[in-house]
Amino acid sequence: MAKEASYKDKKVITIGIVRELTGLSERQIRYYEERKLIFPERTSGGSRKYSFADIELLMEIAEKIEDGVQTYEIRQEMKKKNADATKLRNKMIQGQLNAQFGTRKR
Amino acid sequence: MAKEASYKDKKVITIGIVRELTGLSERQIRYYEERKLIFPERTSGGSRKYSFADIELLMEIAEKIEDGVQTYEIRQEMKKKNADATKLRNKMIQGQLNAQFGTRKR
DNA sequence: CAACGATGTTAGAAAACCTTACATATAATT
DNA sequence: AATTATATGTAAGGTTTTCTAACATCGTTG
Repeated sequence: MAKEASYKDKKVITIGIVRELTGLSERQIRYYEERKLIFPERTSGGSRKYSFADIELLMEIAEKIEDGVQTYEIRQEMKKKNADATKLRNKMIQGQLNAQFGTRKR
Repeated sequence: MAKEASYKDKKVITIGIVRELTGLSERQIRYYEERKLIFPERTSGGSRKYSFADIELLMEIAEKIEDGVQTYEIRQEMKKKNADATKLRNKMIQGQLNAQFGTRKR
């Protein structure tokens, strides 16, 4: 069930590096977390750890912000996208089950 | 010529995370650098930055060390492997050129 | 104008990292 | 056997990086 965390998804990058890679300020990066757009992990000492995927997401966020989109709206878009992906995934799983065991009506 | 640095090769991971991921001590990680087995980059402030490839290499190194191989020998193996790869690469480039422009004797 | 959104800046503290040096226990060399 | 080299731990002191919290600014929206 749990997917192998690939390089892209492993949270191993500190905020300073993220700053360099994205060109965003640390203030901005932390603020987008506060607005629930990104979810870094933490070291035992409390330092934030990001993945490459987070970095890509941050760059998308930055673009939207530049286009005048507010963090709240971005959050809504993300929620929707997640919900859609979940729905699709469930539908596919259901399809798998039906293929294996046949459809049962009602 | 320069290859696009993929996630695997980008030097973005600090030594503390490398310690966690490899199980090696920072002392060991720095020592293997001193013995020219790994080559982290540095932040402007001087902190080491490693790639996922470095981490995999470190784990291979750790295995060999456990098997009693010395860093010096590991270094020699690496040199040889690099030399071989370079030779092969050059041979392939030569092949490409011959295919395009024909072989010229002497 | 008041409230909110987004970002900068500052301050002080804690965590992470750096180098250098000394200690130790094996292992290799002479 | 004595010496040298390898591999690692640990300590000290210093610098860099990160953290949170607070206050400031400036633009937008109600």
